[in-house]
Amino acid sequence: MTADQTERDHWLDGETKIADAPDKHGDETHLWLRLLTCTTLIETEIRRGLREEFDFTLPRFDLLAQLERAENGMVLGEISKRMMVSAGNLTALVERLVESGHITRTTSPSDRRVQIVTLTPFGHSAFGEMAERHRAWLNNLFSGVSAEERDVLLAALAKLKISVRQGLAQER
Amino acid sequence: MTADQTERDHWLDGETKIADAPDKHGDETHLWLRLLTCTTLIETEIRRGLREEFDFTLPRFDLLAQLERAENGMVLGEISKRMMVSAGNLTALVERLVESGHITRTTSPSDRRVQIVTLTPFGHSAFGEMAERHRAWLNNLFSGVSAEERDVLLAALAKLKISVRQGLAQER
DNA sequence: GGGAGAAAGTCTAGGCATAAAAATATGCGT
DNA sequence: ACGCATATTTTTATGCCTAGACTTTCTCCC
Repeated sequence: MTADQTERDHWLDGETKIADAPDKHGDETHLWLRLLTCTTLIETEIRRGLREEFDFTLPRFDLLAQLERAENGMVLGEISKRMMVSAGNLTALVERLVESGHITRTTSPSDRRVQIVTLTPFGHSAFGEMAERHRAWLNNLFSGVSAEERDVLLAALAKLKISVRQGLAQER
Repeated sequence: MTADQTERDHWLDGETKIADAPDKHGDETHLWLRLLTCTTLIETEIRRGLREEFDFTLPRFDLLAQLERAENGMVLGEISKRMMVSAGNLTALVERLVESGHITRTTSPSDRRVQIVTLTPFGHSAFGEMAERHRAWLNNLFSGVSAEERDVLLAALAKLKISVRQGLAQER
């Protein structure tokens, strides 16, 4: 039992880095590490689920999620912006998804620099199944947080996001 | 000006994925994407700073941060747990840090399976410089969030972390 | 039209990350 | 002492990711 637990419980907390530090009021580092820990724990679990249940990766899933919401396909550059990854990264990712039959890629007739990527019917249905499980996983992971607390979190993160974007913008 | 802005502002929001979706009360997916967006924005900025100012990577920095807090070095497995990365990953990471002179690695005399990694004086001072800038970057990115809001966030994330760990534990 | 420059994407080199299997070392029960 | 399970790390096979250089294509201005 204990041996089984260590399998998935084997990670200590990333926060342990500074957990012993004095809990200073307004310590950004502490807050950042806690944020990072939460995100990493959730993300790792989702990656694991996708891999074990669907033999799929998170970047692939994210790309399908983008296309799912675009009626007539998407341009590569647009995908890059929305997924927050470099364009160079997408070349291989798209290539593999084309090979596996989830998407198609065509050169735009009006501008031959542009590559248009669209979901195939197979890709659409595959995404549907995965998205359903994805929601269930999140539901489970968030089940210990009440709806009110979620709203608090959502609002607090909204403020943080604005703050971060301002910080990034100012830097120039 | 606009051209300059797009350089660092070029990312749309990852959240845009579902931003148009009905703002259902208690939508875990929405909350998750917002969490992920905040983390990604901050993490990307930190990676950029480390690379541009110190020609360093975040995993390297994180590893030094672990060692900084361990008086007599750390065992590889312990580092793996604390950094939440696989052991196989560390082999190359440690190798490069040894080459660059930031750390040393020795085999434990009492158990020759075990590798003990310690910070060199150079590694210690290098980390100090980077950590100072690291704090400054976070300070900037969080500057739009008041101390009270930070406390709210810290507490909400604490609850989330517990929820996530429970969800992971139950799953068996 | 023709060329400068911008835009879209690809290519290359390098680093980070995992899982799964293998190598090495320890240690315990008998 | 022997053998087998266990613990620690490395190796191997893949995939993700970035930056920076490069190619192709388009646009705009002359």
